[in-house]
Amino acid sequence: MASIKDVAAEAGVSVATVSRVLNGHPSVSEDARRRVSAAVERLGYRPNAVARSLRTDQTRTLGLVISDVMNPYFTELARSVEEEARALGYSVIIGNADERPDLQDHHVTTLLDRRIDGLLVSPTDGGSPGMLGAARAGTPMVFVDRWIPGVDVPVVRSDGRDAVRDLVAHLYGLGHRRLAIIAGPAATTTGRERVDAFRAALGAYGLDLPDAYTGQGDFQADSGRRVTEGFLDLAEPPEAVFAADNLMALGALDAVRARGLRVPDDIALAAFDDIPWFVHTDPPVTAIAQPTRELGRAAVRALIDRIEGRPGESVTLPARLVVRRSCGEPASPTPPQSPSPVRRSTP
Amino acid sequence: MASIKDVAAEAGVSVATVSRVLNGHPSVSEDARRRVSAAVERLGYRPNAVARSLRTDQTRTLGLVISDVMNPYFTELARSVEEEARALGYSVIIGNADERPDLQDHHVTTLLDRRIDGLLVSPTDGGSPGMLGAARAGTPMVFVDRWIPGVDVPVVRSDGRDAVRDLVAHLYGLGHRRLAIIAGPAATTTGRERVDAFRAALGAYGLDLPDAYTGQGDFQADSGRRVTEGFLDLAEPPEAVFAADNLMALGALDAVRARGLRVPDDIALAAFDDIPWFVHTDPPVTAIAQPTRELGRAAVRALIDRIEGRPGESVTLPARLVVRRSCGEPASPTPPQSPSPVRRSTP
DNA sequence: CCTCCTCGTGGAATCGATTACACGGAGGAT
DNA sequence: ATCCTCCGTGTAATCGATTCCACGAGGAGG
Repeated sequence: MASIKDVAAEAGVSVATVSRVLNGHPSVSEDARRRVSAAVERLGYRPNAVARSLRTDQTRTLGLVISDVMNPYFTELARSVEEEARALGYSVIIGNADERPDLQDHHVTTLLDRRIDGLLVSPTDGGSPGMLGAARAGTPMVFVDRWIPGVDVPVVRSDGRDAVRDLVAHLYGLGHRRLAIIAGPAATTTGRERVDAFRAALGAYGLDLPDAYTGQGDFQADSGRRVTEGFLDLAEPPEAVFAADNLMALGALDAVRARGLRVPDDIALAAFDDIPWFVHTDPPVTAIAQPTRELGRAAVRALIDRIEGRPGESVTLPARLVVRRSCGEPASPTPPQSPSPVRRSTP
Repeated sequence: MASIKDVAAEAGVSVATVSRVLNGHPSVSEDARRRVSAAVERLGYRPNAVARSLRTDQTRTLGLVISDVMNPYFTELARSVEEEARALGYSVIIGNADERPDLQDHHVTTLLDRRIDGLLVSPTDGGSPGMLGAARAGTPMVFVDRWIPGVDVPVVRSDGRDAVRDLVAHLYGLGHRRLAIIAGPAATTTGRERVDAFRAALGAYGLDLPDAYTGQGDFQADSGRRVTEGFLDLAEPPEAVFAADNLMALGALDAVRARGLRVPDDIALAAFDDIPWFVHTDPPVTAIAQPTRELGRAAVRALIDRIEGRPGESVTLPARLVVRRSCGEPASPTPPQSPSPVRRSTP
């Protein structure tokens, strides 16, 4: 592969001049510029990004450590992150932690070894040693979706409190009183917050959330299945189940179906995180949608702000309820009987 | 960040010795080894992968350029590729081409600039200039899923011919005679092959595939919707539609539903590529499943073979039909009336 | 005509690793 | 005792870029 020396020789100038042409430095004669461009063209020369990075101490690369790529929510997040980064002249290396702290740490260290300019993380747990170390060492970093309290890093996320309230209103309006939740891991902020928001909303309706109706999941389909089976085995099963992410909702759907029961007739189901497939499931699933693209974009911008020495601010965007059919008959044209307004969308 | 020099100073040895310890070189005294290890520990030193790559001319990184990350098939492929690569000591950088040749080229050049050791591609089109250039320049490369005829690069893919034959047998057995296909882009091998296989299988039953029943899609949901609408507008619409990928099947499902029609009562539907969601759609979709994990693994192994100077062989794995309910009532316990055996799976 | 700037250019140091080569000392063979 | 080997170690070149500094030419101003 041709190097800058070859180009210099071919153009009859020094490597310094070639470098200046490549980087658009002003003080190069028109003549030299043309000769270098021609040589670059002839040799099909492309600068070696590795060498450049070593010298300049920047890779123009961002690391993204994601909890689970197979989760469509994170896939979409990754995609929007890459898009925005590309628009701003950065590449992205994605690491999939698969909800495993050890894998998360593996990716963080690998990324750091590669000297990425900044790190975007949606932490799997309360903070693995490698990640905390990176934050402490001053690596430009931004948390996205999930975060770790007490660590001084900007957070880009969405707030589901209002949407959860809307959901509970919706369920209440449909006559459901025994409401259960499949929670995410307590080690994650999203895991805790969604339970808190749900319990608070329930409280507003004079309902409470017994332990028996709080199932512990891990954001994976299997756990949703397991927890739902537990709910169905109860002497008094819940009338509605709220899954704290889309994969666990899928597992819940399976469990209900495996018993020969129907959603929503036998049990209502709703999920956090809306995904394209929820329109096509049987029945279409009522879900809380995050502004995923905007989240990805905002996270990249915050991170690049940090990298370039600007403050880099935290962003919180509202999520919203998307009503479909999995909680009961869609609201008829007559005024809804739910106490608070609920936004609807067509399936 | 501490460099090898700092470690050398801290341990009271030369950088050469530190490097030797780091790389497990045999001729280092036990004493020196201990001192270096201690210094590494104290300083929290991690070797700079950028500098190492520059010197050794290898990055231990693979590039993966994928047609569309939002397609669950490719997400799973990417995941298995990363897993296998990690097991073999490599990292993976994923580029999402979004079915756009220009984006594909962008990623190929970026990856090459980064001096990745090898490239895994599922080409979007007949061969963008950058990609062909890379192949010609001798970059270790392997095609996965899709490939470009005439380019001398190993291909790891799955063969759907038998499965398509099984599918046609299944449809025929269910009484369907007017069969249509939503094809993928003719520029892709998978786009062409699936149509060919379908037409050949139809021929075996004395059926043919009129132009009106061959819709041109682009592997995206929207095109599936559009083509299906065209089918439904026909004076004599098809009785069954075979979508050449899962996203277009989704679009087809939408289009059918938007007309107030039902699958499979009004029209049967099947898809190439099976994904977890097909179990949960309304109705569960009959699909042709590829051994995606094995494909990813085989592709990585073939690529690393190439990188390390071994031949790197092409691999073709069979796909198989997974029957669900979208083509008609599931086969009753009575012997199936289809002429050839069809493997079934529980939904 | 001399001095001083400006501008374009090249030489060489540098980033952080790896590794060929040289060197000194210990130990074995003669 | 002498010579040869082998072993552990250090010095320095190298990878391919960027960039500081110096230098010469040419123009402007006195």
